Amino acid sequence: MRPSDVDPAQGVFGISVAADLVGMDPQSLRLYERRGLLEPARTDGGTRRYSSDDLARLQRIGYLLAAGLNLAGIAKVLELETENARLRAALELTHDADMARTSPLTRPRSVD
DNA sequence: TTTCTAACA
DNA sequence: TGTTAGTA
Repeated sequence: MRPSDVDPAQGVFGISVAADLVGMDPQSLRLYERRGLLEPARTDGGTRRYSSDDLARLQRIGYLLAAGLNLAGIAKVLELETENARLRAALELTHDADMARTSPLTRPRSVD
Protein backbone atom coordinates (compact mmCIF):
# COMPACT_ATOMS: atom_id res chain seq x y z
CA MET A 1 0.00 0.00 0.00
CA ARG A 2 1.37 3.43 -0.91
CA PRO A 3 1.53 6.29 1.59
CA SER A 4 -1.01 8.16 -0.52
CA ASP A 5 -3.48 5.36 0.09
CA VAL A 6 -3.45 5.90 3.86
CA ASP A 7 -6.59 7.59 5.11
CA PRO A 8 -5.53 10.49 7.37
CA ALA A 9 -8.82 10.12 9.20
CA GLN A 10 -8.17 6.49 10.07
CA GLY A 11 -6.79 5.83 13.51
CA VAL A 12 -3.55 3.91 13.49
CA PHE A 13 -1.41 5.13 16.40
CA GLY A 14 -1.62 3.94 19.98
CA ILE A 15 -1.79 6.58 22.69
CA SER A 16 1.88 6.18 23.60
CA VAL A 17 3.06 6.62 20.00
CA ALA A 18 0.64 9.50 19.37
CA ALA A 19 1.76 11.32 22.52
CA ASP A 20 5.39 10.77 21.57
CA LEU A 21 4.90 12.13 18.06
CA VAL A 22 3.33 15.38 19.30
CA GLY A 23 5.53 15.77 22.36
CA MET A 24 2.77 15.24 24.90
CA ASP A 25 2.05 12.77 27.69
CA PRO A 26 -0.60 10.04 27.34
CA GLN A 27 -2.29 11.42 30.46
CA SER A 28 -2.76 14.78 28.77
CA LEU A 29 -4.27 13.13 25.71
CA ARG A 30 -6.81 11.34 27.90
CA LEU A 31 -7.62 14.60 29.68
CA TYR A 32 -8.15 16.40 26.37
CA GLU A 33 -10.55 13.67 25.33
CA ARG A 34 -12.49 13.85 28.58
CA ARG A 35 -12.78 17.64 28.14
CA GLY A 36 -14.24 17.16 24.67
CA LEU A 37 -11.27 18.47 22.68
CA LEU A 38 -10.74 15.21 20.88
CA GLU A 39 -12.41 11.90 20.19
CA PRO A 40 -9.98 9.29 18.85
CA ALA A 41 -11.25 6.01 17.41
CA ARG A 42 -11.38 2.88 19.54
CA THR A 43 -10.42 -0.68 18.82
CA ASP A 44 -12.85 -3.50 19.51
CA GLY A 45 -11.12 -3.85 22.85
CA GLY A 46 -11.70 -0.19 23.61
CA THR A 47 -8.15 1.14 23.34
CA ARG A 48 -7.65 4.49 21.63
CA ARG A 49 -6.43 4.75 18.05
CA TYR A 50 -5.20 8.18 16.94
CA SER A 51 -5.37 9.20 13.28
CA SER A 52 -3.18 11.71 11.45
CA ASP A 53 -6.07 14.15 11.73
CA ASP A 54 -6.06 13.57 15.48
CA LEU A 55 -2.33 14.32 15.61
CA ALA A 56 -2.84 17.57 13.72
CA ARG A 57 -5.63 18.41 16.17
CA LEU A 58 -3.31 17.70 19.10
CA GLN A 59 -0.69 20.02 17.67
CA ARG A 60 -3.37 22.67 17.30
CA ILE A 61 -4.27 22.12 20.96
CA GLY A 62 -0.62 22.57 21.91
CA TYR A 63 -0.46 25.81 19.97
CA LEU A 64 -3.60 27.20 21.57
CA LEU A 65 -2.38 26.17 25.04
CA ALA A 66 0.85 28.03 24.42
CA ALA A 67 -1.24 31.00 23.30
CA GLY A 68 -2.74 31.13 26.79
CA LEU A 69 -6.16 29.55 26.24
CA ASN A 70 -7.49 27.05 28.76
CA LEU A 71 -8.99 23.71 27.75
CA ALA A 72 -12.54 25.03 27.84
CA GLY A 73 -11.62 27.81 25.44
CA ILE A 74 -9.75 25.46 23.17
CA ALA A 75 -12.74 23.12 23.06
CA LYS A 76 -14.84 26.06 21.89
CA VAL A 77 -12.29 27.11 19.26
CA LEU A 78 -12.00 23.62 17.84
CA GLU A 79 -15.76 23.27 17.85
CA LEU A 80 -16.18 26.46 15.85
CA GLU A 81 -13.37 25.55 13.48
CA THR A 82 -14.93 22.18 12.84
CA GLU A 83 -18.30 23.75 12.12
CA ASN A 84 -16.67 26.34 9.90
CA ALA A 85 -14.96 23.64 7.86
CA ARG A 86 -18.28 21.81 7.55
CA LEU A 87 -20.05 24.93 6.32
CA ARG A 88 -17.30 25.68 3.84
CA ALA A 89 -17.48 22.13 2.50
CA ALA A 90 -21.22 22.53 2.00
CA LEU A 91 -20.66 25.85 0.28
CA GLU A 92 -18.15 24.24 -2.04
CA LEU A 93 -20.84 21.85 -3.25
CA THR A 94 -23.35 24.60 -3.99
CA HIS A 95 -21.12 27.14 -5.67
CA ASP A 96 -18.82 26.62 -8.61
CA ALA A 97 -15.08 27.24 -8.39
CA ASP A 98 -15.43 30.90 -9.33
CA MET A 99 -17.89 31.62 -6.54
CA ALA A 100 -15.85 29.68 -4.00
CA ARG A 101 -12.73 31.70 -4.78
CA THR A 102 -14.13 34.83 -3.12
CA SER A 103 -16.33 34.70 -0.06
CA PRO A 104 -19.71 36.41 -0.39
CA LEU A 105 -18.99 38.02 2.96
CA THR A 106 -15.65 39.55 2.03
CA ARG A 107 -16.29 40.26 -1.65
CA PRO A 108 -16.01 44.01 -2.26
CA ARG A 109 -19.33 45.72 -2.51
CA SER A 110 -20.01 48.06 -5.40
CA VAL A 111 -20.59 51.49 -3.90
CA ASP A 112 -21.36 53.76 -6.80
C1' DT B 1 -4.47 -0.30 28.59
C1' DT B 2 -8.12 2.16 31.71
C1' DT B 3 -9.75 5.36 35.63
C1' DC B 4 -9.06 7.68 39.77
C1' DT B 5 -6.46 10.39 43.18
C1' DA B 6 -3.08 13.63 45.01
C1' DA B 7 0.57 16.95 44.68
C1' DC B 8 2.82 20.55 42.21
C1' DA B 9 3.51 25.19 39.89
C1' DT C 1 -5.71 25.28 35.73
C1' DG C 2 -2.95 21.77 33.55
C1' DT C 3 0.75 18.43 34.29
C1' DT C 4 2.86 14.65 36.56
C1' DA C 5 3.16 10.55 39.38
C1' DG C 6 1.28 6.71 41.76
C1' DT C 7 -2.36 3.35 42.18
C1' DA C 8 -5.62 -0.43 41.11
